[in-house]
Amino acid sequence: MKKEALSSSSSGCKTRILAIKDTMEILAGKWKFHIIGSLMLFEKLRFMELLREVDGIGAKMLSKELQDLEMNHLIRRTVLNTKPLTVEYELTDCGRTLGPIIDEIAKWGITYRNTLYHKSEASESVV
Amino acid sequence: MKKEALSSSSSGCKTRILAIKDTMEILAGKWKFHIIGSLMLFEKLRFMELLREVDGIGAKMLSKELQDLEMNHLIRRTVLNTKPLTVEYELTDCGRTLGPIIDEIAKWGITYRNTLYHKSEASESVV
DNA sequence: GAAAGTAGTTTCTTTAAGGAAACTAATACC
DNA sequence: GGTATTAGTTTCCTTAAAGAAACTACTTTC
Repeated sequence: MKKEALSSSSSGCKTRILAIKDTMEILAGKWKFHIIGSLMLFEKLRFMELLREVDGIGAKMLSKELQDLEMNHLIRRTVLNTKPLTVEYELTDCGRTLGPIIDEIAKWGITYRNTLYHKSEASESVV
Repeated sequence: MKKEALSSSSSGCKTRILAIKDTMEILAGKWKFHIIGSLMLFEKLRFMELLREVDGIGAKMLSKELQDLEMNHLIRRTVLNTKPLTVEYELTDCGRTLGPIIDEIAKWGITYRNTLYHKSEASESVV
C-alpha cells in the first residue's frame, strides 16, 4: 500500500491539477501566448503579418504553433481567394476566453517587476 | 532591424508582451505549477514530502525547480535543526500572489474540458 | 556495524524544442 | 523569362529539458 497520509492525489484537487496540466499543455512552448496576444490585439492577421509581428519566430515554428492552436479550437484559419492567396487567422470564441488568463499573467509580470525594483534586490536579473 | 509597419512593438503593449514573457519564463517547465499548487494547498512541505506529492518528479528535477523558485523569491527554504535534519519549503508573500493566475488557469482548464465535451464536435462552427 | 531516513548532487543518456536555410507551388508584375 | 509575394514544408542541426540510477553526507534506530 502507498502512503495516503499526505498525498492530495485522492481528493478533488486532482481535477484541479489535471486542469492546470491541460491548460499548460495547450499553451506550452515559447510562442503561443505571443501569437494569441497578437491576435487579441489585431483581430485578424495573415501568416506573413504574424511572422513579422511575433518577433523572432520562424516560418516553421509559426506554422506548427498555428496548427496546434487550430487543432485545439483556439484559432480559426480562413483561406481567402484573393489573387496571391492569403490566409487569415483569428481567435475563436473559445480562444477569446483565454483573455482573463493572459490578463492575469501580464498583470502579475508587471507587478513582479515593480516589486523587484522597489525592493532593490539588485542581484536579480529578469532582463 | 525592426519593421514598424504593423508591429505592435513600439507601443505600450511591448510592456505587456514583456510581462507575459517574464511570467512564463519564471513559471516555465513541467513542474513549477504543480509544486506551487502543492505548497498553496499544504502551506509547508519538506523535500521528501514534495517528492511524494508531486507525482512523477525525480529528486534532481525537484531540487532544480525549488532552487529556481527560491531564486525568484517565490518560495522560502528553511533548514530546521531537527536531528535527521529536515528542510521546509513554503511560499513567500510574493509566491502567494500567483494564486489568481493559477485559479484562472485551473478554471479555464475545467471549462475548456466541458466545452469540448458538450460540443461533441460539429467541428467547424457557427459558434 | 548494518539499515534506513533525511536532503540533496553527480553522471550519463534520451527526448523534446527550437532555429536557419533551402525548397515547393501558385499567381502576379514587368 | 525573371523577380517578387503569398503560405507554407522539408531537411538538417543545435540546444535545452527531463529522467534514471548511483552516490555523498549526516544521524538515528536496530
